[in-house]
Amino acid sequence: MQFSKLFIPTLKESPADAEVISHKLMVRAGMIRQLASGIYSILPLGLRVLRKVEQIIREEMNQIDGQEVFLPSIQPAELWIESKRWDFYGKELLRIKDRHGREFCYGPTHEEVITDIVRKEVRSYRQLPILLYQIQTKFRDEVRPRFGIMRGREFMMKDAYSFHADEKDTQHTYSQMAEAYGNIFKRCGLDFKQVQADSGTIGGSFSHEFAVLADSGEDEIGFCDSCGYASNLELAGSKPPSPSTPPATLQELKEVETPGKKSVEDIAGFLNLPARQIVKTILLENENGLVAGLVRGDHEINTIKMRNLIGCEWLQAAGEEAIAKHPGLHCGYVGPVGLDLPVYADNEISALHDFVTGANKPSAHLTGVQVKRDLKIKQFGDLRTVKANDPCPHCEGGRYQVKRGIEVGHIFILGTKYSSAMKAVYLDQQGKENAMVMGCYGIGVGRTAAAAIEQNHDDRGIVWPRNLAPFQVIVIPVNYSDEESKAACDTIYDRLRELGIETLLDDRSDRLGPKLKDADLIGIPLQIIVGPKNLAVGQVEIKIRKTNESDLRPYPRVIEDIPNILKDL
RNA sequence: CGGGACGUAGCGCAGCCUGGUUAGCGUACCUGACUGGGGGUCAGGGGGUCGGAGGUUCAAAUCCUCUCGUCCCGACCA
Repeated sequence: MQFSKLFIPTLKESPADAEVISHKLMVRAGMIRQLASGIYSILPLGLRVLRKVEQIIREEMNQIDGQEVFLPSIQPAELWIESKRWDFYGKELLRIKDRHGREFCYGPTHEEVITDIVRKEVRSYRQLPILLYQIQTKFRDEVRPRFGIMRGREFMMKDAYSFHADEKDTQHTYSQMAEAYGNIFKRCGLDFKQVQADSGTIGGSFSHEFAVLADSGEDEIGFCDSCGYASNLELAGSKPPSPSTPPATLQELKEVETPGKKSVEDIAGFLNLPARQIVKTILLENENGLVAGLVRGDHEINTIKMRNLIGCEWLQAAGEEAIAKHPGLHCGYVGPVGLDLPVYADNEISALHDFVTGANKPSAHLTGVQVKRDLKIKQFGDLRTVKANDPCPHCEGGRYQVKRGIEVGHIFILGTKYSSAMKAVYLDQQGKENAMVMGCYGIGVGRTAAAAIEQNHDDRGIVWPRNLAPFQVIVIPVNYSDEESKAACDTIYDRLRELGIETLLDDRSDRLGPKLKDADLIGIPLQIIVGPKNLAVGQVEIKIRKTNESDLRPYPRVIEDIPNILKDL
């Protein structure tokens, strides 16, 4: 393409409303423009990059026998009512009505639609498994969209769904999918980790997330520096405590006055004890009412782990209202002794002796508390969020590291959640009817491109990984009105295109400076700079965007070397 | 949903507190000339319902009320 004919509105300055680097650079490089909060237009240069990501995804999906489909973005409410998600999905689901007043939603995901298709067409185990995918625009009415295309409301997503006769076959596809995802993100030039994850509102039993490591990421990833275990921090397992030997004599339960000492820090300071000798009692609320969670004072409770332990639908910090309704709860002085609520305790609590808790009366705490003697624990479990340097639960001596990550892909084994609700069944060899077992697998296309920028940029702009670059080569004449320069540029440009290399020719009448700035900004991996002085001695300059290294090569011989130079980038 | 900030030319901003010529700066844009190896120089030029509505006032970008939009922090969330 000739630069003068391409719509690439680059900007010198960053837009005022952009915060993260990928957002700033995508706007500056003329890839995207905002239309409304979380809604973006994709401009030619941006689309070229998204298409690259899509193509890589298609190739890897087809490789594992995925078949591409294209499903409607507007979906009737009935399907969502059937899966129970019309209510459950909440405000994030954009609901719309047609002229007859019939209810629809703009699809945030497509489990319902795909399950509806498959249940209508598939009858026999002989037709299974089946793996379908699409690349399509989704809409989720996020509370707070942010970071440009990284967390938009409308966004491009690859979603795949698989249907199986049994769990084992599902797992087979799941691991193939995990491998395909690995290939995709590798080909996109990303530094990522496959981590264990919670399955959230999608439901299901088993799930991994593909996280691109970057400081701007919204997820926290815990991974072991020794055995390679990696998990979203919301799920990362902690090592159970080694059994502790109790002191020879256990303290008696004793009430102490602690007026105004509500936080762990206050009490630790007041009683001159380490925070680990204090037990926090956290009040939470689920569909069945209030529950209490116990963690050590130096730990943080993890509501996702606790929700999974209890096996409830949802779990969140108890509201003031719910607390007020329950007599005997005093904020800052709540404790498990004699507490008339289901109490769940973190494993670490079992190793404690002589600890401190709230006394369930204003301005008082209890010391000398013992688990066995004083507490009624409904269930012990892993309830705390791990921290950097905590021991790894899966190996000896390994320690957790914690880094931030961008979730670019997520794979789930759904089980029969949707197939049961929507009666997607097949007949097995015995002629018996069974619910199909499902998996679902998503990749944020735009988010992947944005993540690539987060990991590949410098102070001059984007440094595209070769496979995502909108063009591989940009030919930059110092002065395109110089006839010999023009002739050389045109020759290089034509020949590279014959070689199948996507090439951009900067035929604009600007001086060299702005052209170089733009080339750096939009991140084309290889720049060929053609000027009269070098050309007079039969040379052109080859410059690598990433390293900023340049050297002079003989013209026109260099043209035939370009494919090899590109291979090494 | 709670807290905070902002809205003035395509983009980035000043002016507002303390109301008063024709609303300004940088950049981008148009014309011409020069220039030609990292956003060049000179000259001339076009572009604004000061987010919107209402109010106060002789007079509102500026003060007041409402409203819409956008961003940030938190909660929430693939």
